[in-house]
Amino acid sequence: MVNLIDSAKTQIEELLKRAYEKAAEQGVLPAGVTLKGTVEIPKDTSYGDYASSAAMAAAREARMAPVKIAQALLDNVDLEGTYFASAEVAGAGFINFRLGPKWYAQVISSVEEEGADYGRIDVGHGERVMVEFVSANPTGPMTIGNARGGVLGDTLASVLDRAGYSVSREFYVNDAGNQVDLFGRSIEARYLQICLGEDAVEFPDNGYHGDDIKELAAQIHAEHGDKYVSMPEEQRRAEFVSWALPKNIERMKRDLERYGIRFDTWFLESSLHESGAVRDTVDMLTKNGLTYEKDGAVWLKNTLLGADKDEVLRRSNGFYTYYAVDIAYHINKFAVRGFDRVIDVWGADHHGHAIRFKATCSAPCIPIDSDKLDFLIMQMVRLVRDGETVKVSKRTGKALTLADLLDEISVDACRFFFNAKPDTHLEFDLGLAVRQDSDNPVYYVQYAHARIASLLRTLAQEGYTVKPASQLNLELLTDKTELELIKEISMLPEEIKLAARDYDPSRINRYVIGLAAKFHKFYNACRIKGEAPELLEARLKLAETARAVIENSLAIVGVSAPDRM
RNA sequence: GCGCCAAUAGCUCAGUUGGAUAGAGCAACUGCCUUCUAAGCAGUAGGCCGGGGGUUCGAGUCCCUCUUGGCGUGCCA
Repeated sequence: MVNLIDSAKTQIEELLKRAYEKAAEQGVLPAGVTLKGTVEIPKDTSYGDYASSAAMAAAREARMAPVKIAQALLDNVDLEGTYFASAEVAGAGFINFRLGPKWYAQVISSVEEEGADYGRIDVGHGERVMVEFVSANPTGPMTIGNARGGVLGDTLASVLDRAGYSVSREFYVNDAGNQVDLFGRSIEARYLQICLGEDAVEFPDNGYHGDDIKELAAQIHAEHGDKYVSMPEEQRRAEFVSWALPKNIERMKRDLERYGIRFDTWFLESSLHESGAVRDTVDMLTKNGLTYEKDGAVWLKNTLLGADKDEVLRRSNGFYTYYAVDIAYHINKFAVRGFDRVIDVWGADHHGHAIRFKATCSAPCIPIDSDKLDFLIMQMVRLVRDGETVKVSKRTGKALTLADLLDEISVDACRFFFNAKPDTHLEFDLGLAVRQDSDNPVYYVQYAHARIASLLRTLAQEGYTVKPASQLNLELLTDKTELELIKEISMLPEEIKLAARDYDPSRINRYVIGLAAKFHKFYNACRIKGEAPELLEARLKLAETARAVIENSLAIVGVSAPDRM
């Protein structure tokens, strides 16, 4: 639970605060100025390990040149007993601090103490968070379109878990409504085509053209023959749906499991209809004067709540719209099940809905704190093959399924690849994907892990095992690459903090690539085998520490950490 | 029309919530394995950060505007 980055930063802030007070007492600096400015990690390490901009930020208020303020502060800073070995004034008034051996040794010790929990922090304080993601229509198999949301949602949930939230993963199953009705009609049409011939039955407008529908129909026919031809169509469709839907849901579960994703809850939309929650929600909105009737439909006065348009809640045919159901569903998440925070992971094609829906949730009569409802909107994945965009549509049946994708690419590569920054478009080159071997950065990271594992095996044969930090002289680790590696190791808790704050799990990808790079540099610069025992053991410890943190980080992304490659 | 997201090296993308000389990977070129995994490392080359204004000690980052691209604006979900 130790964030050594935060510790170092607050230490600097306190050091400077005390220094300012001392300087003010001496009359070197004007009294009564509160230090602002930030402590940062400079990009260029020649500027030290941490830099404070406090002197520049105080320049205006103190009516002094930044460099002079910085110098006055530095003159009064006492580094005795701190993490820092030295400090200096540089540039326009930065105060740069350099870490000392004590800090580096402590990083290694804390990884050892915390083990698999290293990186775990507590910014969440056990707050109950639901991450709802994928939630693909069960009318067909999961597609590549779901691949990105699956990884982002799952990884975000992992990040939040490590940030101290109590996380629940949820899949919302649209097992009611229009799409399902259409699903039933599509199977029915394919079934009747088998029984009566292709031309005897017209395929419904907007029906699902995929082969999976044909397969379902063929299965029904194989098992039951023409039995359903004479059945009333309403009953026939109902039977087809209640047979096929669970089948599809099981298939999605299998595909997701293979993808390394397991949900805590599969929430059925139909349960909201059966319990009367949807009807009650619309009635409640009506009682509160938020609805009106037009053309036989019930509308929500969403413009009144700040949205750009009103929404239909109940269609003129008596069916509730997804919008009404969504309100009931989110009331269920917050008020019924008591989640403190809800994050919906949606594709960019739903961002308009997200904005309007948030406006709806701000209605006083709806028991939802709309500030606690967040959306992770991810931009679309553009599929490219031979330099051309591939059109994907479930309806027309041209979709490439998740299962197909995983047949071609390893789960590791797939998960790593799709864990990209949510708000940028992702280009997925199918041709490239097939031959994504060593080009994929995931292998760069895994290679580092395997390399260390191999190193540990080799040295174990010579009788060297990894000792506890307390028995080692870690201050022997003074090479630049060693110190850089340790600094990178220390960053994991900070990365988790930022990834959780920004809902950006892709930070972990970038972090672990950086960590692997720092290890490879160290490995090339410093030998371990054959060195004097004391140095050898310190370096071995460092390598093992790096390995553990790589493993930790990859676990967040759901990627394996192989011992051999 | 209005709304959301984006635009950074030839390509794919970073840029730590405004900091010092804008960074990686791929592709190109040059080196490094009789010693711990070369799926690696070191180096060279590659940039009006889409254009134009503004805010301040300081802008790739914040504000305005324009251009380009993606998505949305259904009694579909």
